[in-house]
Amino acid sequence: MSDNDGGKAAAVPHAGMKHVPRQASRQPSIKDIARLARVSHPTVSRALQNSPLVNAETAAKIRKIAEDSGYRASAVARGLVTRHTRTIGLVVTTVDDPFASEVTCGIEEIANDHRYAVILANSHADPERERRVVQELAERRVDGIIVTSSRVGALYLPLLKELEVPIVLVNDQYPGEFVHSVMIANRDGTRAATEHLIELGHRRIAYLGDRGGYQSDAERLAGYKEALAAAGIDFAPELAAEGDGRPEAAIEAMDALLQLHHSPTAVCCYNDMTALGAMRAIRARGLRVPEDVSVTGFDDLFFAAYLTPTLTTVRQPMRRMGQMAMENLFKLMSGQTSGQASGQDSVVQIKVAAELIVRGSTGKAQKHEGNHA
Amino acid sequence: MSDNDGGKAAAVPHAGMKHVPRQASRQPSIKDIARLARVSHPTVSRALQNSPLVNAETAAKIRKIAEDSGYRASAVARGLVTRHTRTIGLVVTTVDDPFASEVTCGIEEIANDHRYAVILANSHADPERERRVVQELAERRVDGIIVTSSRVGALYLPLLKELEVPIVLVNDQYPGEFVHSVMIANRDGTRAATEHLIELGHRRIAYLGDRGGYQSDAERLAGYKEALAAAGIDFAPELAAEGDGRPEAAIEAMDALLQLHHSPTAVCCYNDMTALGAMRAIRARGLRVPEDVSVTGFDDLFFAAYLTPTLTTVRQPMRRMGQMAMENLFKLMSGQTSGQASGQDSVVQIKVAAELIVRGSTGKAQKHEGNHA
DNA sequence: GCCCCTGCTGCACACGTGTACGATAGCCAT
DNA sequence: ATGGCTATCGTACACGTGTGCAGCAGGGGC
Repeated sequence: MSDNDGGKAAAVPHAGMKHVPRQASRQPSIKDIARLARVSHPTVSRALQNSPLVNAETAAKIRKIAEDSGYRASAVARGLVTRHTRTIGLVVTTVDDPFASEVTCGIEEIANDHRYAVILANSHADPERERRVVQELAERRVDGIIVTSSRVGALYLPLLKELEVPIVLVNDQYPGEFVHSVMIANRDGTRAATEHLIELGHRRIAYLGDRGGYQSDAERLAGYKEALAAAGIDFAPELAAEGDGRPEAAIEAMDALLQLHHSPTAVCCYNDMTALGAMRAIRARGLRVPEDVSVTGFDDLFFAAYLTPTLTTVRQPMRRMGQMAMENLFKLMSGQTSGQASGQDSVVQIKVAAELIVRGSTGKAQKHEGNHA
Repeated sequence: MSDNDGGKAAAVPHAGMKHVPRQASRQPSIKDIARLARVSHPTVSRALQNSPLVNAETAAKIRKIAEDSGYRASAVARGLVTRHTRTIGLVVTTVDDPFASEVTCGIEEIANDHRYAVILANSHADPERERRVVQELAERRVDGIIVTSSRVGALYLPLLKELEVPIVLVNDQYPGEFVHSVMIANRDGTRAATEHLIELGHRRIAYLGDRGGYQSDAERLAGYKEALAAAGIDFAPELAAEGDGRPEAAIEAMDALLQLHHSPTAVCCYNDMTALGAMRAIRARGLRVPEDVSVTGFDDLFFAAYLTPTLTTVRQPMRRMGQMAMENLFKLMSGQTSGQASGQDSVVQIKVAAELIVRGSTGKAQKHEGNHA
């Protein structure tokens, strides 16, 4: 009786609303379909979920009607009752960073396979803003969160309890270890790159880092130092310079290195963007890569193989890392719904191997430069 | 057992003050706050919206309690009643395309300023998939949609009525014009680039396009032809080659051009990625850029200024275009809620000017090559 | 004493969907 | 004829929030 039919068209005497908004045919609801099919709305719901509880031909009829009327069940209403939104939040420093793009791509890929949506948010590497966007994601009741290059890291531990949302970190930049994370083997990477340079005869090797205070920078610097120590080369503090992970700042830093009385014959860069600037600075002084100065990068961004010379770098399987983060998040999410205890410690910290890709930007140290010491 | 025992408490008619289900501490709801503050839940709702309807100190007390208990209003429940989700959908071909990244960045920027969330979806330049993700976005009841490099374009016109969701296109790739779009002046861009080459004395100028069948490729080819015609140079079909917008395919296509009996002294590329491959192919044959062959790109991606030589290209203000698309989407969305008639034709098609950036990859045509004809 | 107005609050909805539970009809075994 | 089972389908919730409207206290004007 109180079917509460949306059919205001029916001449109900009490429809005395002034100015019936006419509402311009808004999206059909499940009740509209139910009315058209002359069934109750739960039957429609079940039919569209392919539930075995509804008669086969009834279900077919309902599906036909739903199809014809362009009905699409509201994910927001469904989310309200099922208590999960099939949505995850992704926090990156900024999307136009090639590293973040690649990771995002891997995440989106896996998420889409499972019909999950991805909400994108930029942190701009600002801890305050990172916290804010994570809160906003929680407000939207995402089922899980992935944060890349987090500046907050371990601070998520309390938040994790408060928000009740699984979180996976990719390349956490906060000193200390978080519960669930996917990280690249930073130290191994730069150690391999530096060893490669040493093997080529270099002794004066600079490290061009990132002044942002990232954990990855500290680890990469450590790997560089390890390789030096293993080869019996003293670490020279004046050869440790700092950019900001972008080419522009790297130009200045590299130029300063080249002005040193005893300038380096090789430079191990924090990442490929930094290497881009370093190479430019080297050329600006009329020097050649790799004949005068060898350069290594980190990441293996797509352009590394297309530079002149091609860039020797440490490959980071960025897309794969995104995929792994998403896969782990799925495990955590399913573990959370099925039972409290299960899946809690199934995945924790994953360390991905870094691979040195030798290309054209590194070469044998010049004799006279080596002796110059 | 079912963890849905929250219903039990509500079913009990006595306003149960004790035996709060405890419920494994799921997110607090507005009713929890109301109980703590000894008010009704609508009062909490109004207090948190800073409604002038609630007493100032009552509101302060409520906000205090909400703050302390870490309460965050559910955006999904709110979305259900208010009928808008403060969320927009963004469809790109693939996020790791630098062009898409930049546009995305501009969109996210503006969206975030207005506290809107962005759902990211990849179309992989597949029309079928593009339609699917747009449908899924509609299912999630996004307030608006932006599609970059759409393969479907004008087909959105009917969908627009069905979905009742404003759509803005960025660089629509479907022949024909859509209602709301932001596009770059493709023809002007390549015309300027080609004129620049002609001015440098080049006569044998190739066009290295994209076989994907994009509208932008057709327009850029047209601009190239226009410049040739204006200079009285016949268009040579064998000089129109095709890649796929990525460096790898461009290498092959460029190599074929260089093997022509009468090979070009300059090449106008569809985009910077194509130029990257073209330059590599040129060098692979022992030729120099720009001394032997001049190269122009399109987009002005971040690496263009860091290549060797630096790349002469047509700048596309990608981030700005993203911002414009988002700004227009906001106008459309507000126009839709406020009234049917308003804002309908406020914004339509915006054409953004392309700017030629002359750098090092273009130079004067060699005399002997010009005479080689 | 009555009325109206203002300031504040609670009641009762509504949003669109999912799901536990009851109801009905048909069928079969007893 | 009775009871029980199966196959369907409808009824009544619930999810968490926003909002129109009624209600209620207090104050001021008559």
